[in-house]
Amino acid sequence: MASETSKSVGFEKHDHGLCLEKAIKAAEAYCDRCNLQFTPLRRKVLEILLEEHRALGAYAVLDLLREAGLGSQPPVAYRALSFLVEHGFAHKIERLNAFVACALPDILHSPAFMICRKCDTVVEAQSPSSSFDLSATASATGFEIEQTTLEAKGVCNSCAEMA
Amino acid sequence: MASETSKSVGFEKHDHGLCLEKAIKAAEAYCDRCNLQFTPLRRKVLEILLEEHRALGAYAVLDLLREAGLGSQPPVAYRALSFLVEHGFAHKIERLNAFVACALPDILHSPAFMICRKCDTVVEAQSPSSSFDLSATASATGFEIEQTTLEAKGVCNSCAEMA
DNA sequence: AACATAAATGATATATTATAACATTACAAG
DNA sequence: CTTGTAATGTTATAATATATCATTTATGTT
Ligand SMILES: [Zn+2]
Ligand SMILES: [Zn+2]
Ligand SMILES: [Zn+2]
Ligand SMILES: [Zn+2]
Repeated sequence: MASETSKSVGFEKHDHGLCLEKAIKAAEAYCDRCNLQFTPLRRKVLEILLEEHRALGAYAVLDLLREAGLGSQPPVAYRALSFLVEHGFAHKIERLNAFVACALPDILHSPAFMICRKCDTVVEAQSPSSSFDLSATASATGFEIEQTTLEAKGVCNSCAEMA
Repeated sequence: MASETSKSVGFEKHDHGLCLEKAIKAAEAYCDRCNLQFTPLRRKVLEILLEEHRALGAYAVLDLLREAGLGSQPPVAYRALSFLVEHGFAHKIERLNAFVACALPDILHSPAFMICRKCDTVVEAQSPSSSFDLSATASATGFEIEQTTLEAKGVCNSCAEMA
C-alpha cells in the first residue's frame, strides 16, 4: 500500500540497479535532445553519485574520480557537479554541502529531501513547486522529521521593478 | 489588505525599530525563563543580525564584532551564532552559508524563507511544521520564486530501530 | 566568603568547502 | 586549415567552519 502511494526511495529496499540505469538513460536522452555534452567525466560523476542514495561532498567525489583516473583537482569535480545540478541530474543538499543524484529523473519537480542524520541517507520526495507536505511521505516510510527548512530563491518586487 | 493576511516582513516598508526591539525582548525573556545566559556578546551578535532583513556570513558578523571590540577570532562568532540558532533567535540560510535573525520570535515555526538573489533580502514566511506553501506569501509580496528546496533532517526507520 | 563545578570566552592552529585565473585540448563551423 | 567555443587541466587562493587547549566568568555548595 504505502509503496504504491509513496514515491520515496532510499530508505526501503529496492532494485537499485534500476535507479542507476534509469537515471543514466534519462541524462543521456536529455543531453541528446538539448545538445548538451554528456562527457565521460560528467557521466562518471553521475555514476559516482548514483552508487547510493547518499549525499557525497565534492572532495569525496573527487577522490573517487582520481581513483578512476579522471581528474584530480577540485575544479574538475565542482564543474561536473555544477553541470549535473544545473540540468537537474543531481541536487545539492545545502545543509550537508554535498551532492546527491536526482531520484526522480524525467519528473518536473522542486527538490525536497528527508535526510537521516544517523546514516546520512537522502530520500527525495516528490513535490510540485512551492507547496510541500512531507508528513505523508515521512509517516509512510517511518522517517521521523526533527527539523525542516524551506528556502526559496527568486527576485523580490522592488528588484524586479528596477529592471 | 495584503499586509493584513501576509505575515511576511522585509520586502515591505515597516517600522523596523519594532522588529529589533521585539526580537531582543523576546530573546531576553526566553533566556530568563530558561536560565540561558544572554551575554553581551550574544546580544551584540543578535543586534548585528537584526540590523537588516538580510543574511550575514559568520565572517561579516565577526568584522562587526571586532569593530565593537567584542571578539576577533572565528570561533567567537560561530559560537554566538550557534547559540542563537540553537534557541531559535536566528536561522541559518544554508544556501548562502549565512545567518539571519528570526523574524517571528515567540511563534513556534519551521523556518521558511524567500531569498532575493539580487538584493539578498531574506523574508521569513510563517509556516507550521512539515507543510509549506509559499505561493500565497510570494504573490502577496510580489516575490517571484525561481527555485525552492526543502530539506528535512531526522532519523530514518532503520536507524531508529537500531536504538 | 571559600571552594568546586560548569559555562563562556580567548587564542592558536588547521580542516573543509569553493572559486579565480589562466593554459591546454577537443571539436565543430565556416 | 583557421577560427571560435566548450570542456578539461593546473595552480593558487578564498571563504567557511571546527578542533583544541588556556583563561575567565558565572553558578551553586559548604
Ligand atoms: Zn535506488
Ligand atoms: Zn530530483
Ligand atoms: Zn524589520
Ligand atoms: Zn524564525
